[in-house]
Amino acid sequence: MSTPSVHDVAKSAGVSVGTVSNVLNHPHKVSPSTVERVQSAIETLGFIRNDAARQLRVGHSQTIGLVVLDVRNPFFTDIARGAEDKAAEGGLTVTLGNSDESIEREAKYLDLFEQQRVYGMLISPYGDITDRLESMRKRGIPAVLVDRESPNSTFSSVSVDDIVGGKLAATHLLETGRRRIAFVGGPMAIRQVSDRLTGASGAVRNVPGASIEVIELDALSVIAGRAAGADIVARAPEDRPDAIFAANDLVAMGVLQALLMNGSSTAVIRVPEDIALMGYDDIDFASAAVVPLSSISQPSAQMGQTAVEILLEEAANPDADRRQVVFAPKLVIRDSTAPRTEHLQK
Amino acid sequence: MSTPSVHDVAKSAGVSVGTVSNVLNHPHKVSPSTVERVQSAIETLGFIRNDAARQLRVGHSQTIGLVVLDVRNPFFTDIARGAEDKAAEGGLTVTLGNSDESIEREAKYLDLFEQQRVYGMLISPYGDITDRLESMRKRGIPAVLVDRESPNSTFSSVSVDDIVGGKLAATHLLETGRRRIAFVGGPMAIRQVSDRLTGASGAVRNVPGASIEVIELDALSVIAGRAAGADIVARAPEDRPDAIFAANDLVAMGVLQALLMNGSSTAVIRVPEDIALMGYDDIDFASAAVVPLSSISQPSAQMGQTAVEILLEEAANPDADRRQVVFAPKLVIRDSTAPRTEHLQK
DNA sequence: CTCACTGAATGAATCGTTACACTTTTGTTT
DNA sequence: AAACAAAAGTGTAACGATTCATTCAGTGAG
Repeated sequence: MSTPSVHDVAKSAGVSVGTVSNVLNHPHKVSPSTVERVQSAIETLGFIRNDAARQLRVGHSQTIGLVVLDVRNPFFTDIARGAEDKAAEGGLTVTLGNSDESIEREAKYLDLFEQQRVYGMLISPYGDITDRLESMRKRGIPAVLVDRESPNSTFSSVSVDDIVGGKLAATHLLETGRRRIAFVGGPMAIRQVSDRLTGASGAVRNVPGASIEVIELDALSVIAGRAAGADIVARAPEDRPDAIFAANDLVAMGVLQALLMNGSSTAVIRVPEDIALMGYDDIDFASAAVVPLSSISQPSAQMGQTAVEILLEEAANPDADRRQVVFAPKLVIRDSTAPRTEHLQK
Repeated sequence: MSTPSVHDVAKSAGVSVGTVSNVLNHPHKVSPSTVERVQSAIETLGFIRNDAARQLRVGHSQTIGLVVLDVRNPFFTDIARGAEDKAAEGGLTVTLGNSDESIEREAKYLDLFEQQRVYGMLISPYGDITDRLESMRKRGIPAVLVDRESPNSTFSSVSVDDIVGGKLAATHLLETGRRRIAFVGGPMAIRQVSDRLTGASGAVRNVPGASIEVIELDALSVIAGRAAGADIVARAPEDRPDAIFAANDLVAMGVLQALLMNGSSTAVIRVPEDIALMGYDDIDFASAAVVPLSSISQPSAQMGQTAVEILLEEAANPDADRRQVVFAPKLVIRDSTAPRTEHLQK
């Protein structure tokens, strides 16, 4: 009736429990004929190993905990995919937690994963959790930061240089003739956001006559972007920027929707003719947007893979040097930032 | 150095392990003063309960396993969100598995979740797994089907009537004057896909002179959609359909990209003027597409919530009657299916 | 003063697996 | 044929939390 255990399998195969366990974990230590006998017993009884018991004995689970800022952002699901694939090679599983840019939720997942004695943690941190991660490490749970560098190199990390990315984006806008740039994103507490702004500001400062204004959001979502876009639409035309750099693609898509919405009396704003628009992350949907979106692409799946690789190394050798892997972002040009001249020529 | 256990807490607080456990699980059985003493011991030692040990004793975990067909499809992450929220109310967690429309991966996740002795399963099935689920139920793991009705009501389910949805979509296309509809989707083994086709075919049959052709895909992805779209573009104009009904929004977005791609020599195809396009699921991005996409919306988050509710009931009372909750789909009209006449008038 | 009762606390048994020290079998070498 | 080594298999002690029968102390009734 209830689930059979190793004991039942042992009895049925006429061997000891130790042998059953060996068949499960170290088959090479068991003679081929016994392996087969045990396996057929497992088959007929429908034995399924109790992970909790295994974990209790071994001390940690076969699961890697991954906490991301937003599951709805394809950038993070891509990272998760990469991590999953790499983890599977080592017989590990990845479970995904969504902090949703909330300190409480983030803490909740850290608790949960520590209760589960996960094999290791991958986390794209929101709050300041280095102390917490440090105490987890003391207890044998290594962690690798994702999409964020470790403040003082106490943890390994896999990230993309967001300052360079921001610079890349702004430079491109400036090169296509734009001078009044609006940066839309937030909260600034998220390092990625502030870095992108820093990079963009730097580029703007190098060009005489160029300026950048900041429209701060409380979340990086389509909705928040739409609201910011609506604000811009509501302005007098001469107060509007001629380019918008959104902190990520979701925000950009929201902004885009707002700009193109056929407001009742408002004149239509054209993208890129009136306002150019840049996103960030280069998610799949960016190329399928109303106006295909220029963006900054990041090797998301590869980041996930690399993060797991580092985690595995660190689990095997806790005293290894921490590594900071920084990937380079890439500019992807699409219609939303087509140079003005090109359009005038038409 | 290593993680403290209930024993350490007990010693530090000067009570027995049983009492510590009671503070954790049945605080009302313990005098307030002791509760406080134990809790401060927990605090100072940094005790974190070992979930594996708890699980082993209790027999099952505090986690609900959710297997979806595609994590990258926002429809499913929305369901996951709804499920998570409801589960959290009952102190449960949801872990997400991605079967990715693969029998092997689906089986792998069923194994994994059974090894973990999950509290219950929510699954959007791909292969025929009723036997498997049935044996899990015998062992105390209830399951609720998501987005798919149970073949012979052996399981509770939460779904949307896809036949009605398909009919809604096709009827709308027919009402806007289209007569040669192409259904793009697959694999047909996925019930949702075949149901949507069935509904659409029924609607077409009622209109004299209308026809429907089927372009079968091997996956419901943007990529697969793009390939199908390219095939249509490659046809002679007179062989092209005047409307396309895609089995979901991702496919529709792929098709859309292919249709609008400025092929070298090919004449541009306009949407909706030359070909109207309908998606399914009404994901956030549908409204942000190149041409805002008409679609069929489903109450995804609510589906997740309801599924968890049913699961909790069934866990509490395994012999309760199975319930089949069917939500109604809704037609969402956007530009991609604007009637021809309207456009001709312009 | 004793008995019955209640609330609080105890501690051993238990869950299913794995590791490990140990015994038995098999095979090889002299 | 003896001696030894390697291979195969055994059985039991953990792992850490929860449960539950039991003990204990205190209260009030008779």
